[in-house]
Amino acid sequence: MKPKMTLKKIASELGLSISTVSKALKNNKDISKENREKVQAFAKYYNYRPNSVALSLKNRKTKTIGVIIPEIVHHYFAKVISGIEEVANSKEYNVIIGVTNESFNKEIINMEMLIDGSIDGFIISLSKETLQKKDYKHIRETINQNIPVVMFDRAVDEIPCDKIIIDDRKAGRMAIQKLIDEGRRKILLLTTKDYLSIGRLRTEGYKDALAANNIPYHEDLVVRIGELGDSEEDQRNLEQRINRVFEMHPDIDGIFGVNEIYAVTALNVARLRGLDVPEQLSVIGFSDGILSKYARPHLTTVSQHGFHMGELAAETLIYRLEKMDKDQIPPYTTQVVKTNLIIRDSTRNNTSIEL
Amino acid sequence: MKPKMTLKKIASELGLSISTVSKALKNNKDISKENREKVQAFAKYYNYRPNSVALSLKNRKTKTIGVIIPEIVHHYFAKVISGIEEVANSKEYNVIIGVTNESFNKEIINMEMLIDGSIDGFIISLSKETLQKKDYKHIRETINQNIPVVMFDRAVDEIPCDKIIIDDRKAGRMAIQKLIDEGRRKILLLTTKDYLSIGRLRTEGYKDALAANNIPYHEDLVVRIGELGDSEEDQRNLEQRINRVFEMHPDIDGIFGVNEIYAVTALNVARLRGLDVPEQLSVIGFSDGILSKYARPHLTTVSQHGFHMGELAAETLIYRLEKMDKDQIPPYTTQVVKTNLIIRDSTRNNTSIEL
DNA sequence: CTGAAAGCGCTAACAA
DNA sequence: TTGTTAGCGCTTTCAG
Repeated sequence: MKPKMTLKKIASELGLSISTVSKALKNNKDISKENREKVQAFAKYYNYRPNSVALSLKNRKTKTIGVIIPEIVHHYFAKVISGIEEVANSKEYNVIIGVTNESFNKEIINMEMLIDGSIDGFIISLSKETLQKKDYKHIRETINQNIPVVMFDRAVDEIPCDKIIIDDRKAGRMAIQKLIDEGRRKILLLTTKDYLSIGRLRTEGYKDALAANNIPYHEDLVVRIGELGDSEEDQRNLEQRINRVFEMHPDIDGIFGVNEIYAVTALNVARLRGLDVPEQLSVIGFSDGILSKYARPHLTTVSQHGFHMGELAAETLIYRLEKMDKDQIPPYTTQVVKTNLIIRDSTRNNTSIEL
Repeated sequence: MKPKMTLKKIASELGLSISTVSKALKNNKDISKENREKVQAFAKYYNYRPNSVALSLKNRKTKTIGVIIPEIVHHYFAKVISGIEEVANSKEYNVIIGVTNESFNKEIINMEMLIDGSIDGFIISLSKETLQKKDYKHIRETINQNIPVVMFDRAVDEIPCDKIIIDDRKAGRMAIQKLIDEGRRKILLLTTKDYLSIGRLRTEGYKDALAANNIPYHEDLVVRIGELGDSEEDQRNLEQRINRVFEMHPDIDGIFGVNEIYAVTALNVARLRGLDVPEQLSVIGFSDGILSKYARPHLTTVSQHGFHMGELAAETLIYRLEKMDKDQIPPYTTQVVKTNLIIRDSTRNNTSIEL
């Protein structure tokens, strides 16, 4: 077992002082060429690597980013993390992940655990519970402590900080417009409870599109679905609920689900009822997850570009961090990522529409 | 903006020495009750949190775990991370993630980036490329530097360390046995190239089961699939390949896919060919991913228990870490996680079999 | 050209 | 009961 090399050991081994060694390793011209070479060779041979903890302490920055997300077993969030990782890695940053499981308390605990100097900044998507409570003290305090926060996807207006979002309302509107363009008139919306802004905004988009096309809005055709667990039971409940809507309104000819699960479930229910998709019924989902690709027929979706959002979030945070190093404070930005419709087989025609 | 509190500031603010403050915060009886209370109140008020970097430097341990995985946008790995997170969090450890994208070089870079004192130990699932090259120098060196490594899922015999695996061979055998028990005789195996031990072992299990039931082995019925990208094209190629096997062998009555994608793809191909699943054909997949649940019919699978494997990996690593703290070195263990068959609708009967 | 010293924030042994 | 000191590993200023 090789013991860990340190400047001190190299110094004593070579009969030099620590500072000489430190400089030699940096190839500082102050040091004689001879000594530089000797030290560098020695260091290389023993595989010396400066201790990052010591560096962090000295530099008062850790070069690590804390990422707080509601869920990790979730295609979208996994994609986002991927994007963050990629950018972070390329800039020599590490990424620490904290998972909140949609819980307000876990969000706080996770953040507090990292706010002790472990990280330089946060990238966060707020938990559902936090959004419900509308309690953002912990975020505000973090920012007050001079730790920058970048919000993505689930961002809130109340907090001034960098944000990476998509235009959910517009995305919803365009999805519905697509259905209308296909001739659909009785469109079922499967959405979340309203405290989730993404659900609320996509619902707004739904209304917008109907209004723009003079199609009356029916409260009956909007199903607001609550927490959906992993259980078979929750799943079956959802199916039944959709089934009931179909019984009341057998002439539904379009479905928009604000996430993949809703859309795929509806797709399956419809087909079990003997409906031909996309002949009698078109279905559009949200998210670029894997379910859509493997569903039969393949599901047309509004893509979310999770990977790109992750990249942007990381770039934005690191940009701010590096500016702060030079005592500059860039203004906060809100970046809206374009969504687009990925046309697959659950809708009729074949063009990809830029939203 | 509140400036960060430190012992030093508290000390000078309160006219005490740093060490007095430090002890007072620990409620050390050495310090007068009066001062203890004063200090604690002050610290609480200013939300003092000891700087973790300084602590890490002092204690020569970071209480963070490095997790190196091939992919994060992958249900199984996401589950594993979840499990790791859960255990790590409960023991006050942080988790740093490094993604290799199945690349040998990225694996090395990722590990080197963390081996500089950033983490206390690794949990790793080797990249495909590493497995192909059979080059484990970096792992060996890590262990030699006294940084413990726990391998999961993709472990190799060549390296002595803690391992969390499943008995892939047995799992494969039992899946096939299930098909045979249903009366299936002509069973298609969709597996990976042999350098991936999981594919190879599951293939062995396939052969085992055939042999045990005196069913002749046909090389034709074993399809070894190479790298499968995210692209539509790769996907279509796979479909075509499966289709071709069906053309040669229209009487296939069972399919076992060593992962979810293979199985779901085969299921879809079979149904498009007009085969009734599970009447004419049974399909079993591997993995407890989300595709299986939403496939129609719902796919029977061998569950992998990713979450539990993550928990075990984290527990095992932390256990060793804490022992090492007391200068003890526990023997290496290999823990085999039981798999079980989750019977859904792509096979005939209805019992859950313990493997 | 080289090295001593201070300091990043904290703990702990020891002195007062 | 409190404070001084040394040290974790490193960088950097400044004196030699």
